[in-house]
Amino acid sequence: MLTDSLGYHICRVCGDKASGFHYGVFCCEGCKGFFFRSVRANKRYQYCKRSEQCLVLRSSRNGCKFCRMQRCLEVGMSYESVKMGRCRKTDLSTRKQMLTQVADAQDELILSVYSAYMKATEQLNQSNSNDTHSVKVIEAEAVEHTLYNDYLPSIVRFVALFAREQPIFRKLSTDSQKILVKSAIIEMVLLLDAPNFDLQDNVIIHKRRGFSVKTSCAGVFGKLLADCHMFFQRLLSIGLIPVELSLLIALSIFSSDRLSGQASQDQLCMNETEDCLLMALKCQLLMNHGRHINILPSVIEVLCVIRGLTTVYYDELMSCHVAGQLS
Amino acid sequence: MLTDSLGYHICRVCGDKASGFHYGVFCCEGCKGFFFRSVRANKRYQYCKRSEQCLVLRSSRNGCKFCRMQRCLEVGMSYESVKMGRCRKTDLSTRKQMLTQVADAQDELILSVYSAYMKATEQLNQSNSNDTHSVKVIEAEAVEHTLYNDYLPSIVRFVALFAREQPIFRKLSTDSQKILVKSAIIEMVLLLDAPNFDLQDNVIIHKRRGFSVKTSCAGVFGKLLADCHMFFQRLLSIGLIPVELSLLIALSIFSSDRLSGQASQDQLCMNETEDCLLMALKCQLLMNHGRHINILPSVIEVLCVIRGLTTVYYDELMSCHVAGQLS
DNA sequence: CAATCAGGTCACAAGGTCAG
DNA sequence: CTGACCTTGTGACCTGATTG
Ligand SMILES: [Zn+2]
Ligand SMILES: [Zn+2]
Ligand SMILES: [Zn+2]
Ligand SMILES: [Zn+2]
Repeated sequence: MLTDSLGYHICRVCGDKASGFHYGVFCCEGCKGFFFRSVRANKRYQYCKRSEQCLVLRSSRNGCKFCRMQRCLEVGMSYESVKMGRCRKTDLSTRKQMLTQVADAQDELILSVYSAYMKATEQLNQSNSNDTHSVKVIEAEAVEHTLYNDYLPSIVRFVALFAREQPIFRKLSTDSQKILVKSAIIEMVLLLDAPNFDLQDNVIIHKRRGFSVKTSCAGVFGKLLADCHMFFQRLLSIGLIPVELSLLIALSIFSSDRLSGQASQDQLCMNETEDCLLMALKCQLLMNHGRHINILPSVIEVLCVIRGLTTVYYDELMSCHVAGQLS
Repeated sequence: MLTDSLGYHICRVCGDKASGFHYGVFCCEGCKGFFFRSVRANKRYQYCKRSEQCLVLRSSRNGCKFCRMQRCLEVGMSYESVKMGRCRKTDLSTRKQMLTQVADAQDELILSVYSAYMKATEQLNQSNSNDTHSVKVIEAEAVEHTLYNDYLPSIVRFVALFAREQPIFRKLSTDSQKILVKSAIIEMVLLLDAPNFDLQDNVIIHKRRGFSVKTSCAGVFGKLLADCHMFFQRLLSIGLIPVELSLLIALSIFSSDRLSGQASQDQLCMNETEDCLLMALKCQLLMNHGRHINILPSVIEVLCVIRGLTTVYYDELMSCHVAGQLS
């Protein structure tokens, strides 16, 4: 059943509390009304200011009619599916108020994380496309140069930009901030570039940047990527959508256990943030992957795997990486 | 509910009649439009001539965009926190006209009282800082000298300056004016210096002027301050903001019952002023302390307590005080 | 019956309008 | 630029039809 942690149905369109099964999906009164009005008036919402990428959440659902309608159709609302059978509610007597304050705060968090992800991704794509024209370099030395002077710094910039967009991150001490950014480099490579790395005949190719790494001779990085090939397949098979990936990235960066030497205030702060992020991710996964209810464990497993890989390769990678390049 | 005495919602930003719940707070059409335009145009109001302290009232709200925007944000207006559709429970059927004339007059009164308070406070702080360097005097006689020749006269100057700034006060007979100023001395000590008096080991210390008074031997004043320690705590716990304190001070000074022997014209005039001040204070308390609706009774109680203390100590204090120092 | 949902209702808010 | 007024929705409740 598509229920949130409190046991209530949530709207597949916006994540608000669902009032029942309307036009073929569980949704809230708002989305029900919106869909009904749109269909009846035969509305065509043609324009979206943000390239049809708006997140549709309780607090943002009225921001873009186009994306709201798109989302309605995506999750399967249809005027014809009205005749489909009714749905019995399992739970009926307990009619508690859902904590809208919590919901609002969660919306805010998701929106903030997602917009930071979009911003940082845009910047990253620019540096990707800048390098697209460069010839493929196979020689070990040139590859190392590309890796340590182009590729990894661009990842670090991504992490730094993404993190700094989160108010909670800016509240941490400078030391804590640096630790979190540096520690997340490997995990970002794995999460961000899973679709871009390809393995062919023991050579790992980055499709968009046009560099290749021989698994046998490219040092730490070659070993790491060789290890990860299976991981990439698994991650991609989950089929996370951008919002979910952005939350996963945030969870990976904002890790309280990396601040064990820092102020306990920072640790507590991160701990709380982790909790909120996990709740938000859970809620999003429920909304977006109703059919496969067991998706959260897979995502948690992904987190564990990349943490493990970081533990194994971090020190070795850092010793190669010029520390001064960290901004 | 944030309603004024007539049962209407008031604008949390400027105190005008609120037209509804906009961008997360009850506010008027003007503030709604102002906030909307500011956010949409991404305006940054950088400069305020009056050190960012402007009172934002119906009649003054267009005087300083910076402070109006600041106030909007202070009371929690947010472009993201829009909540559409019908409200869950609210019912306000009684809809009458609010008397804008009354509102205008009230604004004028508040602005006048507040600016007089700021002016008089500034003068008082100067005399405070002049004395800060002086050594602490513990001997009873020297304390008495400080009290009666420095401290109380500065309070009298405060009251006189504050009162003379009010047009209504200048219309009173000279006798009435003198009575009001003299009668308010004790109340001013209590209202103005509540944050400055500290009790330690039966010694009362004035933090900013640097004199101390032994509760056991400093005559009337010592007894008075010893009595007031609890009162100070209570007053401070209410957390009045400067505008509110200025209105409370005005209410304390402009008391019609002190003019019982004077011209009935003066009495009527003060009576009306008291009414207006009380309405204005009530309105301000509603605007500024929405969460604690029971704040007005506490403030009224404060007024009663200081009147009571004046009754008890006034004659005794006056017999010590050299009458000639009254200007 | 009670439970459920399509469709209606209408108080209410966002954002536009335009004289002042 | 301001704000009273207006237009265009929005969504918490209602209503009545349908189902077991
Ligand atoms: Zn919804
Ligand atoms: Zn959109
Ligand atoms: Zn206002
Ligand atoms: Zn100002």
